[in-house]
Amino acid sequence: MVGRPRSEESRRAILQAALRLCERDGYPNVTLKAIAAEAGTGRQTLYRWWNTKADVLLEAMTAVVAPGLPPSPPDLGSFLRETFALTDGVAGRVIVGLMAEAQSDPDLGERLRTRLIGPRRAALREVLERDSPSSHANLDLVVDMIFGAMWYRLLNRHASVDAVLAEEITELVRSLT
Amino acid sequence: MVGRPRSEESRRAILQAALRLCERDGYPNVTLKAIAAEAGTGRQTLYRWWNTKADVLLEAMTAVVAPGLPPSPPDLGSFLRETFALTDGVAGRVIVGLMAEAQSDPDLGERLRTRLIGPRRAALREVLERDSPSSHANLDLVVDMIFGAMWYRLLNRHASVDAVLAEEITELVRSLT
DNA sequence: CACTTTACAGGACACCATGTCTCGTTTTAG
DNA sequence: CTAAAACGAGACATGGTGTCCTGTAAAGTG
Repeated sequence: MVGRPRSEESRRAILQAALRLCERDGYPNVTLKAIAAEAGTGRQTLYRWWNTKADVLLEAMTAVVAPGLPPSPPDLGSFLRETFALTDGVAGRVIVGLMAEAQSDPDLGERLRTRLIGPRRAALREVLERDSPSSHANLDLVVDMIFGAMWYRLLNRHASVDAVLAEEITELVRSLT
Repeated sequence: MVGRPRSEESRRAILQAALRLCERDGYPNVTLKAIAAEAGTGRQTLYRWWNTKADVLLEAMTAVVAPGLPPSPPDLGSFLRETFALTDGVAGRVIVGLMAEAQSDPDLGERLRTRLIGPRRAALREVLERDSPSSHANLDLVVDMIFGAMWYRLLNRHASVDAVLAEEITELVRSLT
């Protein structure tokens, strides 16, 4: 291996600049040009390590969201409250933007599923299994309906995703067992 | 009122061309240029009556989806089967594209809610009220979870939206009452 | 029948983000 | 010292957007 090594400083500057711009202008209005300018790097440096702005934000989000998964799952209410709290602020705007962009970029959709959505689904399933082991309900369907309600509200914006929703869902799921 | 009247022929040609291109190239790859070319109209004619391609497709979809609402709601299973069947083919691709684009266009989101999503929500709520009148469950929450699961699957593409899903949801909702 | 008004098809135009390329410079390993 | 790879900076072609202009067509009004 020869040659100049990748600049860790530029990498961090780019990821932070991307998040900062998403917070200020909203995900859809962020451009790769602006990210490079904000981070003080050349545009080629961006294109060398990432392909699209979605790539950059996906990596930035993984760093933000990934540690949010505790090893031993708490009860359903706590899990939902914590997950829903993540959708508040920049993280929510970014992940909604990523999901929207994934509709025109199948590769991004694939990475979104494996890196962000899939792990959360698995975690919720674990919580449900532990919380109601005797239930004969279709767990995958329950997962779809819980996270479905969350995504539906995030995208359609007809209601908020907050602790109230977490509580209502928890009550409804209890009545299933 | 003077002057040449709006050409109904051009209007229909544009809406049909838009749907045809969505079917052939997918919603995200359709451009206003291509719609005008496919319809054989000038681009100014497009911009005179619509602002964006989302506007065109929203009008085209309204014509397709709106008559799908029967006056007297059937049972939950039938309603879900019919609704889910609509998401198959072009209509599904278009409405998913519209929802994705609405994330970067609040005005489009507003029209999407009032013209497509809202009426469907109201219809499902009616079906649920008639189907399980004695239930004390939070009906709006149940609506969110049912259509949430549908949208979640349409957008995240981890499972299909079909008659099987309709059946599973119907069974689960029955166990709530 | 003129005359006015508006829509029409077609095309030219500036604008902006994208993605590729080039330049000269900097930092590593051998 | 030399080769290799990354760096900041910026030029460039491409393609979609939205506006503007041209000449023509279709309606009403006097």
